[in-house]
Amino acid sequence: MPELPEVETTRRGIEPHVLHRRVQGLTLRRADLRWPFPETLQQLVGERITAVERRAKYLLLHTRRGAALLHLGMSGSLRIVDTALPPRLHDHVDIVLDDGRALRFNDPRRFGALLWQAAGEVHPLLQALGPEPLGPGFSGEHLFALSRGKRSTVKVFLMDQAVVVGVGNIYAAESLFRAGIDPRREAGRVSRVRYGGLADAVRDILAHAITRGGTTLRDFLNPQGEPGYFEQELQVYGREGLPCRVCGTTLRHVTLGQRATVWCPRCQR
DNA sequence: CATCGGACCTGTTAGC
DNA sequence: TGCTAACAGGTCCGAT
Repeated sequence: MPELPEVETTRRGIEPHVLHRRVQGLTLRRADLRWPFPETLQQLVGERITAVERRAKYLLLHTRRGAALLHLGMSGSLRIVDTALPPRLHDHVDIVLDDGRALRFNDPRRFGALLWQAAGEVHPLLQALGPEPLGPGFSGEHLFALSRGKRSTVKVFLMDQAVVVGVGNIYAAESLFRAGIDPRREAGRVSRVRYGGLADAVRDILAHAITRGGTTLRDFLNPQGEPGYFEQELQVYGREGLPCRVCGTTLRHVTLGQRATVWCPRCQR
């Protein structure tokens, strides 16, 4: 479900409700999601949440002793609920707060994660990540430098979280369309100038999608239960066989890196 | 090393 | 209407 804009929308949605609250308890209705919940996660209980951070597609609930590290996987979502509200199917975890409410983690496919990062440490999962696309470390020059000699396609390259974080299947397709680059093109054979355009496209599209509350295709809702509105602005994702909104050419489909890819054969070269 | 494919799961939808 | 197969927003890990 969530790429960077949806995770950031989730972060903004929960922050006012969990920041400065004390964690009163942890309800684990199963032993694992993608990985087992670690024993160390119990350190969260009794601590006050001092910051709610997003890094890549991870969320971190910081406390004095460390941080709860969450990933929503493909189908995860967070809601703020009254503790008395009975859990629904796939409501696997409650982080119970000191105001009678809880942060409730639902994840049907269970590709998500809930782990613990000790204070002063960086969790191994966060160590090999590339720069934030909306931060200062991301640029066309960065993409150009990392792509030299790369034989994989530019779309697979752009979705590599070691290159730049947060860009998943939707926003990779949309960014390449905006930049006019054929997603099948070899990453090492895209020019410096065109990577400049691609970096601009990634930044603009992600920032704009955040203002729209993310993309809701089937089930993404923010913590208040509202959908995102960027879906209405998608140019290529999910539009295989439909006319390009710019030139009218029928959009084509190809599978790259085992992911559905749609592009305009006229606008993207 | 870089690259590729499989694996992890359930729910929804397209197709017969 | 019912059954089955394909596909879905992610990403780790092992094989090549």
